[in-house]
Amino acid sequence: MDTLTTEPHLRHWQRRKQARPGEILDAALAVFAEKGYAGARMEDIAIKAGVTKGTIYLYFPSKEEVFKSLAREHVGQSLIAAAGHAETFDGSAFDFLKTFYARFMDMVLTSDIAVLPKIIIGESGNFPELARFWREEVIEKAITLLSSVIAKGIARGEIRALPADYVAKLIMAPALMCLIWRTTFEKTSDHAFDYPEYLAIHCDIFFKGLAPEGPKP
Amino acid sequence: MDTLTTEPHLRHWQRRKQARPGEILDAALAVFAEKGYAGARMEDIAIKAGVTKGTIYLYFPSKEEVFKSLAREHVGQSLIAAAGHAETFDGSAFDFLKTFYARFMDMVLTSDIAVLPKIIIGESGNFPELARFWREEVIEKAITLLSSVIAKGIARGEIRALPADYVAKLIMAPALMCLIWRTTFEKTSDHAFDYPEYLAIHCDIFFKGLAPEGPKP
Amino acid sequence: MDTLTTEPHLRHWQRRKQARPGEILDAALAVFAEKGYAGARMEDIAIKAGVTKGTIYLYFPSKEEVFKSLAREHVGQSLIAAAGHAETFDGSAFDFLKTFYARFMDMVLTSDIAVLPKIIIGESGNFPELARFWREEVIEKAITLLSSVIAKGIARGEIRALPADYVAKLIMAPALMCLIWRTTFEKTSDHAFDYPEYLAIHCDIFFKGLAPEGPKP
Amino acid sequence: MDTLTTEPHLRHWQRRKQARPGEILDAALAVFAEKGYAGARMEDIAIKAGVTKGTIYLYFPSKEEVFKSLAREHVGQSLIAAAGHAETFDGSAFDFLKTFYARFMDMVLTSDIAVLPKIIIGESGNFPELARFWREEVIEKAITLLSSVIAKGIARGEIRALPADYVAKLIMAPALMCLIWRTTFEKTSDHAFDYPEYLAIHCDIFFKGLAPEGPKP
DNA sequence: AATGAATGAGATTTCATTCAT
DNA sequence: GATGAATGAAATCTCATTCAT
Repeated sequence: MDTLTTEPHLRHWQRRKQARPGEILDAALAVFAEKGYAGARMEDIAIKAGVTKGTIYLYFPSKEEVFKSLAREHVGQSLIAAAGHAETFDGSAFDFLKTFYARFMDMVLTSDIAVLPKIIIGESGNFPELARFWREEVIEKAITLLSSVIAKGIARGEIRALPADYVAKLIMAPALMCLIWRTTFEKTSDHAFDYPEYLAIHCDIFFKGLAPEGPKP
Repeated sequence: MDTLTTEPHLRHWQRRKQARPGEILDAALAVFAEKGYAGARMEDIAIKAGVTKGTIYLYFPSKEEVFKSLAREHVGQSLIAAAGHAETFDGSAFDFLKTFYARFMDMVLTSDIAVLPKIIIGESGNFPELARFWREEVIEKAITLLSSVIAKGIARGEIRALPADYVAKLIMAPALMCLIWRTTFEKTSDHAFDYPEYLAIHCDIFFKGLAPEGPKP
Repeated sequence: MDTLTTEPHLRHWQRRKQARPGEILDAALAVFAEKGYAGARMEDIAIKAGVTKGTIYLYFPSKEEVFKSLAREHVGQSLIAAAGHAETFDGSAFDFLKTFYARFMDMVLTSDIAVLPKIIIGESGNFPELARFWREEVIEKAITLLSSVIAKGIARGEIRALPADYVAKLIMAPALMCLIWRTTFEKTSDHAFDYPEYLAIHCDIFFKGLAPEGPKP
Repeated sequence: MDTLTTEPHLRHWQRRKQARPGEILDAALAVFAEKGYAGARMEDIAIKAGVTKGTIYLYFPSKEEVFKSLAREHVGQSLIAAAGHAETFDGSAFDFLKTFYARFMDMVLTSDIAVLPKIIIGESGNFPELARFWREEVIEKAITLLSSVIAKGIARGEIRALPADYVAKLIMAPALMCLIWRTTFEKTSDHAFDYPEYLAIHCDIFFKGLAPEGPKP
C-alpha cells in the first residue's frame, strides 16, 4: 500500500543524510583518538562511519576540516555545558567547585571527548589556529568561570586572598593529569589509577590550603 | 717505530662522525617539536642537522628509531637527574619538594626536552611501547622518589597522613600543566603566563593543605 | 518489487575493475621480461597497463606480490595444461611424448610465459620460495607425468629399461635450452636457430637411443 | 723523473688490470651468485673481499664494469680451456665427447663459475652486450669445437649423418639443465639429483641414438 | 692505495582527494 | 546522495658513487 504512495526520496535516508555528518564525526573522533591526526586514514574513518571515502567529502572539504569541525563541535557541550549553572548558583564556592569538578571529571573519564585535547596537544605545531581556538573557547572560558566563583569566595571570606585565575588553573591541573593519564598511559599500565580517590584527595588538600588562616577557637 | 708511537689523532671527519648522532638528535628534537612526529620530514631533520637525508640513515635505521633514541637519550639526564640528591637530603620534606620542583620546572621551561612528553602524548596510539617506556622510566621513578620523601614527611609529622603516591602525583600536576601550556598554548597567547608565580602559589596552597591539623591553642 | 528484479548490470568501470588485475599482470609480465625483476619499475608496469602507479596498489600489495601472482597465475594453464590428456592417451609412448613436446614447445616459442622461468632462474637467490613453488608445481608435476608415460613404454617393451625420471628430465633438457636461447640469446644472434629442426633431431636421436636392443637377426 | 715523461695515454686501465686484486672479483662472483646482479650491493662485495666500498672503485669504474669483468675474466679458463686438446685428440669421437663432458660437468658442479651463466640469463635484458659476448666467446666456440669433433665422427662412420651443430647443442642441453638445477633449484629440493648418473644415462642414450644403423648381418 | 663519511638520485609505497557513474 | 576506482604528490628509505683525508 504505502509502497504505492512511495514518496520518491523519502525519510529513511533523509534522516540518514542529516545524521551523516554526526556519524562521520563520531567515527573520526574514535579514529583520531586511536591513531592521532596524521595516522588516521580517511578510509578508516569512512569504514567506521559505515560509508565510503567519497561520502566524507560530501560533508567536509578536507581531512583538516573534519578535524576542526570535531574540535568546534564538542566545545559547545563540553566544559561550558558542565558549568552552565554558574550564574544562578549561590551555595559556597567550595560546593560549586566540587560539583563542577565532578561533572568535568565525569566527562573526562567516560566520554571520548577526552581524546580531543590530547590530539590538540599533539598537533598544536601543525594547527596553531586550533590550539588558539581551543584555548580561547574552552580553556579561557572555563578559567574565567572558575575565577569568578573563586573571586566570590574570596569576597565572602571563604577563601584566602590569592590571584583567582591562578587558583582556577591550579584546581584544574589534576584534572588535566587525569585526562592525559587516561588517554596516554592507562592502557600501558597494569595497576589501576583510582581517579575519584585521586581527585578527592586533591579537593581535600586544596580546599584546606585555600581556607583562610583559621584563628578560630 | 714511530708508527707505534703515532698518536691516534682523530681526523676532522672522525670527530664529526662521533658528533653526528648527537647533532642529528638535536635537529630531530627541534623538528619533532615543531611539526610533531608524523609532520617531521627526514629531510627537514637532515637540513637542520646540516647533512643530507642519506646521512641520517648511516646512524639510525629509521625515522621511528630516531624518535625512540631521542626519547631514551634524554631520559637519563632528565627528571631523575633533577632529583639525584634525594637519598642524602635531610632537610624538611617541604624544602626538598621545593628544590626538586624548581629544578624540574627549570628544565621544563628552558630546555627543548619539554616537547618530548608532548610528542609522546600525541603519538601514544602509534607508539605504545614508547608511552610505556616513558611511564616506567620517567614517571614512575619520579613518583617513587617523591613518594618516599613524602612518606618521610608524614613519618616526621610534617605532613598529614595521606596516600603518598597520590600526593606525589598531585604535586606534579601543575608542573605538567606548565609543560603543556608552554609547548601547546603559549605561542598562541598574548598575555604571559607567569610560571614561577603560578608555581609559588601552588606550593603555598598545597603545602598549607598538607600540613597537619592546626596545632590547637 | 522491481528493485528485487533489477538486473545487477555491471557498470563500465566495474567491468574494468574485474579486468584490471589481468591487465596489470600482462603488463608486468612484459616489463619483467624486458628488464628483469629488479630492473622493472612499478611506474613502467603502470604505464604499460594504462594506469598510474597507485592503481597497481589497489590490486596488489607490493611489487613482490605482483611477481608472485604472475608466477602462480600462469602455472595452471602452462605445462600441465599442455599434458592434460595423459591418462586417456593410449597410443605408443613415443607418440605421446612427441605430442606433449610439440605443445610444450609451442608455448615456449610463442607465448610470453617463457620469460617466467628465466626470471625465476635469475631471482632464485632472492625468492627461494618461488623457485620451490615452481619446482614443485611445474617441474615435478611435468616430470611425474612424463615418467609415468615412459614407465608404461618400458612395460610395453617399447623403451629400454632405464630410470624413468631421469629419462623424463633428459627429454626436457633440449626444451629448456630452447627456452633459454629464445629468451636470452636469440635477440643478440643474427643467424636463426631452427627450433623445430633442432627438436626433430632431438626426438630422432633420443627415441632411437631409447629403443630396445635391435630385435635379433 | 718519469713523472715528467708521463705518457699521456698510458692505459690507466692496464695498470689497474695488473694491480687488480682477483679478490674483488671472487667476492663479486659469490655475491652476484647469491643475490643476482641488482640485489648485490657494492658494500657486500667489499666486505666479502675484505676491503671497503671505495677501494672497489680504484679498480673498477662501476658496478656494471665489475660484472662485465667477471664475465670476461672467467671465459678464458672456462669451457674452452676444458677442451683445449681437441685438435690433437685422435681417439673416437665418443671418447672425446665423454672426456669433454666430464670436464665440463666437473666445472659446473664444483666451481662458482656456474653462477655466471645463470646471472647472464637473468640479466640479459639489461645487458644484451654481455649476452652477446657470452654467446660469441663461450657458447659458439664450444659448439664449433664440438661440431668439428662430431663431423670427424660422421666422416669416420662412427656417427650417423646429422647436422653437426645441432647435435653439439643437443649434447650440451643436459649439461645446461644440470647447471640450472644446481644453481636454482637444488637448495629448495630435499632429494638429491644424482648428476653423474643423469649424465651417464644421457651419454648412454645419446650415443646409442647417434650410432649408424646397426650393420646387420 | 685505501678509507669511510657523505651524497643525492631514484625506487617503492601511502593516502588525501577527485570524479564518472 | 553515494560510490569506489583512479590519481599523483609526497614521504621513507636504499645504495652506487664521490672525495677529503
